[in-house]
Amino acid sequence: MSAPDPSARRPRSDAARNRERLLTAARNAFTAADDTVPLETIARDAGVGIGTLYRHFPTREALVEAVYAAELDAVATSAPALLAAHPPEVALRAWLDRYAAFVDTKRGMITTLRAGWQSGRTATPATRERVTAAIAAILAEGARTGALRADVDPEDVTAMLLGVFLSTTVGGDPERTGRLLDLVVDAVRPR
Amino acid sequence: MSAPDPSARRPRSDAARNRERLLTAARNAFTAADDTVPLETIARDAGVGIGTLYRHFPTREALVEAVYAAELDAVATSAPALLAAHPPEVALRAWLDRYAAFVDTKRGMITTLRAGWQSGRTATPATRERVTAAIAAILAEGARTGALRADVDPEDVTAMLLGVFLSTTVGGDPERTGRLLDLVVDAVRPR
DNA sequence: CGCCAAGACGGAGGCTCCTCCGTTTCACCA
DNA sequence: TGGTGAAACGGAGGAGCCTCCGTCTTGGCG
Repeated sequence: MSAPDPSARRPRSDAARNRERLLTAARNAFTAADDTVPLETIARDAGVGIGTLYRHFPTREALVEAVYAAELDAVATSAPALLAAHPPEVALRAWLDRYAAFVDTKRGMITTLRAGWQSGRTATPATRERVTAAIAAILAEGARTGALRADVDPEDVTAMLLGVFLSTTVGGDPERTGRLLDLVVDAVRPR
Repeated sequence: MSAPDPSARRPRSDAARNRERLLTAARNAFTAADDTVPLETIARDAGVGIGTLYRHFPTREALVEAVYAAELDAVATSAPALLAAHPPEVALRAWLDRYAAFVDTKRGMITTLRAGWQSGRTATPATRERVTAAIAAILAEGARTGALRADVDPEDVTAMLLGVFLSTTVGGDPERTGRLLDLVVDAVRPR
């Protein structure tokens, strides 16, 4: 899964340092203001050139994703615990709520991620794979117990979630988000 | 619905003419190439200044929407005919396919429309309202006959569709689109 | 027919994005 | 320890977006 490639060259120390600086500066910038801060500002705050920023993070989305990777990872890996504590269909809904809550606290992030997907320029990044893996785990358990359909592709669920969050986080209607997540669960329950 | 405001001033002739020119130029540009053509190019082709383009169509999405309004309207208004010919749940699926087919032929457009709908920045409501109205009609008939759930907000379905198209038109996987539309139908059928 | 105000025109300018490439630095090896 | 080339650095520059405002056109009225 995260097996380190032994043949990979260790990154140069200055590269690693600058990468950290950029992440820190970006985190501050995104926290303080919107995520619309000019990238050049972030680069300057980090004490590097704009070219360096772009080499480390080819797109704005890549930077945003890296900034929130740790947090999002925590959400994704919470699935097993939920599965252990609840039946699959309940765990699914709980996990969706948890995911929604995370997304809700990162509105700025969503604005940017949206832009990335629209242009389709960055094909499904690492983050999305983590999310899909979490969903896959829940679906598999649900299929085993018969609580969830066995014929649903986890990627398809991820795609639906994308739409749910993209449609709702802007208007900011929590009720609608809840209803849509209910619909998603309904769609993956056997009939 | 489309009641013309009688107090509205008739637009100046040059304004009307330029608006038409812009639409024509935009249609040509979008047909020939992607919808990423610079707006300045469209303005030049239309023989007007960039300022004029922006006055008529404040955002790129507004322009794209105007270009395809007629076609999309035809899709939206096809719902009653489908309802007359099929039971509601079949009509819904058929209409979704029709909608998907339209979207598929306008990939360039979708890239931009997504941006507009999602960002909610312009709230370009006209098109979306038409779509929602079509869905509402189908849902209402389905609720009457009991073939579809009565407790689903048409807006919610629109939101899900948005996600479906958003996630699939980029990758370009027709199979997935079909599966997702199936899921949407499943979600709105009574259990 | 000539005047005039409402409103349309258009393009320069400020801003950000992202690329490109000459220069500089690091890490490994002899 | 010194040499070397792979890799990183940085910022100038080209391109598109959108705004702003001075100029020009239109069409109604006297």
